[in-house]
Amino acid sequence: MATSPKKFRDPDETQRRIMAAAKVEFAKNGLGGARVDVIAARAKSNKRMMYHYFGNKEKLFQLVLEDAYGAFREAEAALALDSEEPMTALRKLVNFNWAYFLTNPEFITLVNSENLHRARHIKNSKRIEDMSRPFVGRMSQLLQRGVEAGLFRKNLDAVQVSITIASVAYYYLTNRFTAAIVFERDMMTETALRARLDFNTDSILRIVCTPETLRKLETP
Amino acid sequence: MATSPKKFRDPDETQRRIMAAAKVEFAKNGLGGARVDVIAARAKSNKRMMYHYFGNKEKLFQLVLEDAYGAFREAEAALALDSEEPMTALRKLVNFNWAYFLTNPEFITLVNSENLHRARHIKNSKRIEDMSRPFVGRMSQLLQRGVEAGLFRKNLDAVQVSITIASVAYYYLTNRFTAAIVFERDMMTETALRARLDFNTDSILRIVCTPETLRKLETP
DNA sequence: ATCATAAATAACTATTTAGTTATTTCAAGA
DNA sequence: TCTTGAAATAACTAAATAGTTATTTATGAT
Repeated sequence: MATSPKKFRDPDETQRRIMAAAKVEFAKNGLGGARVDVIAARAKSNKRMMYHYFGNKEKLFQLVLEDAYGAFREAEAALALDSEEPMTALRKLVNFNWAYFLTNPEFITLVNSENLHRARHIKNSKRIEDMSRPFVGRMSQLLQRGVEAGLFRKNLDAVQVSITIASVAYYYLTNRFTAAIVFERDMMTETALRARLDFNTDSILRIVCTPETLRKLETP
Repeated sequence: MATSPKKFRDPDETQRRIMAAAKVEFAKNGLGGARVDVIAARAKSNKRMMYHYFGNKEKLFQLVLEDAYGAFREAEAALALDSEEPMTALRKLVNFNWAYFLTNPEFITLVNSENLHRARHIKNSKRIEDMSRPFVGRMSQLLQRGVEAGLFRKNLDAVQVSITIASVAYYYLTNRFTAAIVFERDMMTETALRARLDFNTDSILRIVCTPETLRKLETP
C-alpha cells in the first residue's frame, strides 16, 4: 500500500503531530487557556518531546501561528490572480477570504489570540514579513490593473481594500456566536452563509468599482 | 467637598470596584488568562468578596460582559438617530462604531473572548436579548426612512448592514497588532486612524446609498 | 449601649500546570 | 554484534491558581 511502514522513531513525524495537536488546542482555548498536557496527549506523544523540539509553550505557539499564516498566504498565492481579469480576480479574492475563514476556523482564533497578546510572538518574525510583502504587492497590482482597464476607482489604498475584504468575512465568522444571540438568527445555515458571501461580494464591488462599471453590472 | 465621606463598609462600591477590576483583567488576558487574585488586588478588595458577591469567575465574567454590551447599546441609543436625517444618521452610526471601539478597546477583547467560548456565558441571557432587539429595530427603521426618502437602496437587510458597519471598524482595531507587522505600517497614528474612518464612511455609503445619491455627493 | 448581621480579611487547601530529571528503548554505524 | 547517541517515556517538582474556612470588624436596628 501507499502508506510508508510505521516507524517507531520518527522525529519529523513526531514534531508534525505535536504541531498539529498544538494548533487544535491553541485554536480552541487560546494561548492562555491551552494546556501542554492536552497537546502532548492529543499528539500521542508526551510533554518532554514538546519541550525537546520546541523549547516552550510560547515558542510552539509562535511556530503554529507562522505556519497557519504561511498556509493562508500560500493558498491565496495559489489563486494566481495575476493571470485573471481584474473583476474576476477581485471576486475570487472575496470568495477566497470567505471560504478560507469558513473552512479554517482555527486560523481566526489563532490570529485573535495573537492580537490579544499584542502580536508579541510574531513581532520580530522575519518569516511573517517575508510572506506578507508579496501579498500586499499582488493586491496593489490587481487594483492597478483594474484602474488601467477603467474598471476600478483611482487612488484606492491597497491596504484599506485588503483589510476591508478580510473584515467583512472575518468579523461575521469570528463573532458568529454572540451575533446569533444579538440578532436572534442562526448565522451558520447554508442560506445565511450564502447570503453573507453574496452581500460581501456586492459590497466590495461597490467600494472598488467605478459607477460606470457598477451600472453595466446591473443592466447586462 | 463634593466627594462623599469614605465609607469603610460599602457593598455597592465594593462590587463596583470588583466589576471594574474584572473588566480590565478579562479584557487584558481573556477569560482563560485572567486571574482572580489579580482582580481582587486591583479592586483593592479580596477574593472572598468576589466569591461572595459573584459566585465564581465565570459568573463574574458574564456580568462584566452584559454590562459592557449594555453600555455599548446605551451609547448607541443615546445618539437618537431616529430624529436625524437618514444620511446624517448613517454617517453618525459609522462614526459612533469607530469611536466606541477605539475608546473602549476592552469591549472588543471581551467580545472576542466570549466568542472563543462560543458565547456560552450569554447564551441564555435575557438581558442581552432585551438590549439587542431595539437596536435591530432602530437599524431597520433607519434603512426604511432612507429608502422612503429615495436615498438608500431597497431591500437591504438591516442585519447585514449592521454587521458590515461594525466589521470594518472592529476588524481593523482588533487585528491592529498583527496588521502592523503584515502591512509594515503603524495602524494607530492619528493619520492612519483618520484615513480608516474616512474609508469606512465612504464604503458604507457606497453599500447603502443609491447610485443617484452617490452621484450627488460627488458633485456638490 | 448592645446585639445581630453583613462586610471584610487573611490564611489555607486541593488541584492544576509549565517545566525538569532520571531512565529506558531503539536504530544505525563500526 | 556491540556501542553510542538520539528518541521516547514516566515520574517528579515547584509554582500558581480557583475556590474555602475561620475569624475579625463595622454598622444599623432596637
